[in-house]
Amino acid sequence: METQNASILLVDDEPDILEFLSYNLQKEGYNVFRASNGIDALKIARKVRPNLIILDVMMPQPDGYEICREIRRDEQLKDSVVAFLSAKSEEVSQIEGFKVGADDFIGKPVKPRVFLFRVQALLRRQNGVKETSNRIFFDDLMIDKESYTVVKAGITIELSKKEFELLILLSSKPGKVFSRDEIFLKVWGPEVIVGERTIDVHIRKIREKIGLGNIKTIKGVGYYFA
Amino acid sequence: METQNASILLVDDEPDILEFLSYNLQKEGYNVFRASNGIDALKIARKVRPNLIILDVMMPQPDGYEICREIRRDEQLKDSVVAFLSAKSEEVSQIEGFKVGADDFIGKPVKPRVFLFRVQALLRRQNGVKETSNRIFFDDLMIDKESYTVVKAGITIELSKKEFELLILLSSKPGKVFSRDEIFLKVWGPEVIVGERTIDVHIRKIREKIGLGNIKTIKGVGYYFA
DNA sequence: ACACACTTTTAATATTTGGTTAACACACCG
DNA sequence: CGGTGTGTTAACCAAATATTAAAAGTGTGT
Repeated sequence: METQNASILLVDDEPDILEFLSYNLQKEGYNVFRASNGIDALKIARKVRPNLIILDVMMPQPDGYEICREIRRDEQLKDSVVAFLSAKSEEVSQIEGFKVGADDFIGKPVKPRVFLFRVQALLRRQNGVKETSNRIFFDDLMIDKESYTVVKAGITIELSKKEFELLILLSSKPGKVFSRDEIFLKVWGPEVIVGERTIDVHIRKIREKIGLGNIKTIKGVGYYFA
Repeated sequence: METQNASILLVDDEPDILEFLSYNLQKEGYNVFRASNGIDALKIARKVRPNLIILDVMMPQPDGYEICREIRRDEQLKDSVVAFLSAKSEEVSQIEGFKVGADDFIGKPVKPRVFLFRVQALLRRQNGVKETSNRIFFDDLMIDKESYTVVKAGITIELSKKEFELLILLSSKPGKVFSRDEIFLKVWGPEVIVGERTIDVHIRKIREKIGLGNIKTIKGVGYYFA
């Protein structure tokens, strides 16, 4: 993968988190730079031009939003990929975050695998030749394929991997009816064989989380996203 | 091109050839599935319903011919486009191949450019026979096969499976009168036996949903779409 | 290595809905 | 008028899906 050797700038005022995240990133072969405040962050960013900048929202002085705004203003940095770190409680902050130009939101506490997965996705985006908008919007619903996140009416909803992949599939062609076979094939792959009810259960969980209206059933045919 | 994103099933017991061909196909953006024996091939084919199936003739157990025969027997697969791969020496085999219902013969060794060209041609054929789009328009009516819905004067109407299949049949040849027997055969299949009134009831439901004008009756003959 | 939390799958049960039927109404034609 | 073919309606039934809870599988942190 091209995403190896990428440089990442981590900005957080809590040394533990900085340590934890950079440990995980370095283990994967990324080139990690750290800053514990906004001033240093910008200074380093301008020097290094990192492929990805990860900002903690809650910081003294210039907080994450401020830094991000500054980055977007800076001619040389404005195309950087910026991700925010934040305690998952604060829903409002996400909207604010996207407003100032964030590319992703990662909720704390972070699990290593999820974190690395997202970083990878973000770097892919940066390299990405084509970018067909990885966010899908439907009235009050936003589905972000890269960050495995769904935001419904401003609040973030966590979906498991399978749930998310299923939702992505359905929402990739709103209106199109996906047969069970098609769903099995595209979400589980050709080899895997699981019981029929498995899909129903996942569908149910998704409906439970994002509401009943979005996924509809046509008996004998399949499911579709509306 | 419509032929992009097509799914192709490659079947060969020689891993090298499989690898070589799928590499070339994937490079062109095709969705490639592989199988190294007939059993797997049929299993995958039934799940995936590939647009094109490429079979090596010389394989242990069920050889290419056997697989092709089975495909032609299978109700769901019999309309697939099937191409054979074979060492070009064996001329006899071609006759056998066309007998079992092959659509094309590709001689080994294959050159990538020739191979891709043929694949393209075969996929065009597959699309050509079918409708160019899965939407059918009639003044203020749109029938969308993909979403099992009908849009009438801008508003979306949901149809059940049978209703939709019936409507698809009638609208596939506007003006043509379909006899009851023909409808039974094409919508219900040859085995299923249901009462005469069943059709009427479905016709009624469709009329109820999309309006009375579109489906007309000719007593003693059948129904047609106007 | 263990316990814990979380996801995925299974299995068993309930519920829904679409397809079918049957009974009857209507229309047309000799 | 009867006869034939179609329209209409409501009720039934079976198949498809929904819903649960519990088991099996996964990864994570201690």
